[in-house]
Amino acid sequence: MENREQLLAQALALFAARGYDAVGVQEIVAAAGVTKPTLYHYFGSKRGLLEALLESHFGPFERNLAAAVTHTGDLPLALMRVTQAYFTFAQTTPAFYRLHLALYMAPSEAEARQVVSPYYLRQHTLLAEMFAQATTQHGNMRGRHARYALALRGMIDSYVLAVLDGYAAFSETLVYELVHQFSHGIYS
Amino acid sequence: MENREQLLAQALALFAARGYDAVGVQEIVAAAGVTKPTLYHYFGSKRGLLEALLESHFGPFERNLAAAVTHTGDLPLALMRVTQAYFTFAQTTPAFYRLHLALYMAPSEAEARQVVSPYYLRQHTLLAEMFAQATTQHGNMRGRHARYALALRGMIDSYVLAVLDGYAAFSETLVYELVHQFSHGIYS
DNA sequence: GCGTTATTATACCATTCGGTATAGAAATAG
DNA sequence: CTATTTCTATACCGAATGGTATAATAACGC
Repeated sequence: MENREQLLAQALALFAARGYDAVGVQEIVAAAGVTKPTLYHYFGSKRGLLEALLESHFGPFERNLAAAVTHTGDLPLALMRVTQAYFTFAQTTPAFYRLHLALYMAPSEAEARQVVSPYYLRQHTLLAEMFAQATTQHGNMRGRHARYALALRGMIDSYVLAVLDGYAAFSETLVYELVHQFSHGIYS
Repeated sequence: MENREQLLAQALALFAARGYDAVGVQEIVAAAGVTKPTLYHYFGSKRGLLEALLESHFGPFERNLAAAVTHTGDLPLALMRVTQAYFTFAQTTPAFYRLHLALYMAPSEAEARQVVSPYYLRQHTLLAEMFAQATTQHGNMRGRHARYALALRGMIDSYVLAVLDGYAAFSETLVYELVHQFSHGIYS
């Protein structure tokens, strides 16, 4: 089982560095110190390897996210939890965050995109439901859940990418500022 | 010169549909109805083709954007102009918008990313300067120009992607709602 | 007319692509 | 100990990769 994890780890590093399509299986197995049949034994195909990679990281994260969006009547608090969850995720495994961003922005016909799509959709649904539950407190939100989820995710990814590119650093302050900006706009 | 434009058009369609790395030059020249030496005559390399493609679309757009950010003492108006400029761009050439999103989110070591990076940086600078000029009117913005530019771009791309994926439609209303949300947050 | 340059096709290059058939180890079950 | 299953290596597959040497053709200035 150790070879399996080596393959996942090296595949993540290579995919994140140069992209899914640009990295060949030969390069992955060489980095992992094994040969091709080993990879095909565990994952069946290059795509299967990608799917396993996504599941291993997104699986646990989605459970975190599901806990973070749990509404307790305090939307501002939930927003902080959610944003913090994404930031922690990106900080813990920056390579994976980069990879999944690249995969999601990839063309819809690209095979890599089809693999991430379900994960993104589930997360979007979780976020939208958080806003939907807040409707009780903020009646004027009605019908805007999806757009709010969209904008929040867009801001988070935009901020995270800036950090990954070295233009900023992760901090509690950054989380607060993002949430504050999202909540009250730029004129306050 | 007609072959040159055919190559650019077909390359855009293919890159946008399946990704830069996944599309071979053979496929491009076949779609354009020419052969490989023609492509290499005009562009020198696959990367050169990508560079020409980006310049041909981003060049004109950056001039539009530069006009849109021109500050006239009315930041809300400038925000509307900027957002509208991006939406119009995405609506006019959706394939190119998809492609450039994919390229920018690609890993920094990926050759495709290096080609888009300068364009994205210039656009970010233009946006940040717009917010900087608004400091006169809104003193509390000081030091936040970069983050505002980041968040605005993130929201725009997030919205545009949703439209390109068929979850929404371009409209004046959508532009207004985006700008309003960006300006005043979700509690208004 | 001529010489020059720009443009294009045929045919080819070495390398790499994702994937596999065969078979040898290694672990496990009985 | 044997039988079976799991795992891994050698060696290979056809197809496609980005790119090019050679040469024919077309367009051009003169």
